[in-house]
Amino acid sequence: MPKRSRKNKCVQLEVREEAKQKFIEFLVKKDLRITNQRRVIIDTVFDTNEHFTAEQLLEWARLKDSSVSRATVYRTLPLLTESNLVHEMDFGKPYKFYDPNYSDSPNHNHLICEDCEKIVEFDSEKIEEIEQDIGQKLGFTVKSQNLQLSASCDSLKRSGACDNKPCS
Amino acid sequence: MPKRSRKNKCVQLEVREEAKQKFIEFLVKKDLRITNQRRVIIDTVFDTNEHFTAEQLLEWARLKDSSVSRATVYRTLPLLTESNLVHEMDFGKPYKFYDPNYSDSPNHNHLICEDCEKIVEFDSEKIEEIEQDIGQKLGFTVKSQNLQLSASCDSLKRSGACDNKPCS
DNA sequence: ATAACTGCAAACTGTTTGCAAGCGA
DNA sequence: TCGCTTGCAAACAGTTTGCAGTTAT
Repeated sequence: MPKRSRKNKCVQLEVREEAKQKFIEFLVKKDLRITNQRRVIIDTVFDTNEHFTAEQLLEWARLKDSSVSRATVYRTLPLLTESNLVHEMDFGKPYKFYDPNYSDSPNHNHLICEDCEKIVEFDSEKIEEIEQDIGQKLGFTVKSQNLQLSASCDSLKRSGACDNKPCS
Repeated sequence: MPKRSRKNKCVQLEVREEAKQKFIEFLVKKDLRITNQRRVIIDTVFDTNEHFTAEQLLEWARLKDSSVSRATVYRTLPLLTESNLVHEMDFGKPYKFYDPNYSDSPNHNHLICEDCEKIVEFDSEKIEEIEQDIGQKLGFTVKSQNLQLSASCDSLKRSGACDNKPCS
């Protein structure tokens, strides 16, 4: 369905520009300054669909402005997650992953392909129900949920090639 | 329900002894040696219900045998997870948690209390349904699921004290 | 005997931080 | 100007590893 695909891309572009704007407002509200380095980092974060690590973000940002330092990247990431525009994730690797699609759909979860390590996002309303159920039973107020599925790729098994692409 | 509780404890004790035995068989099968330090670590791991960190395991093991070193603990943990008797978990903290109840119920999930860091286990059949659903939709065969809930403690809010105990 | 195992301490990796200089509001 | 921000490098925390001596089989 190529039509839907194009529409999604268009919607995503809007969402991204909106996210940049929201983050700038977030900085202003907190009396923080919009420096050039921060602008470059923001552009880098919201111009990609992909999940990234701190090191990848540094590398990408430096392509746009080589003066961006590791320290600034590490100091900006907590601001991005605090603003709820980016989501921090742990997949059991020694470094963290960051998800720039978070404000688009804050309740999405992730499936990791064991074959190609691709991360695929999905939504399920049922999870939210379960979440509240469990919390009530155990005496907690659930703040956030995180469902990670590890899976093997059906197309790999059939055709010998793993053709999954996240968000495309 | 005290009866059920006592029965559970009894069952758990059996499971634990069985787990120790299984791990020893695992070592033998891999031509690895059953040293005194490993024995102490195994006893420590399977004599607790609690989820622990590497550092906690070291501390507890040293109470039984002060010669156990940090290096040996860190070298034994991968063996324990490889044997599928212990489950490694990531809660977004800078250190990993280990779950000695894994072989007992490999499909349980976890809720972590933001207030006291207690980890509570729970089971939900509904998750397995969702899991298969999602997998089919995306073209994957789901191998394992991992649902983590972050929550705040209701009893803390009410009484000012957090009295949750996992598995008790 | 001999290969696996140990403790120690140094190394490693991802992340954080103190500092003096720089720059946005 | 004021004080938030920056890059740098050193510090930090959890984990891993090289080594020389030890121990299970």
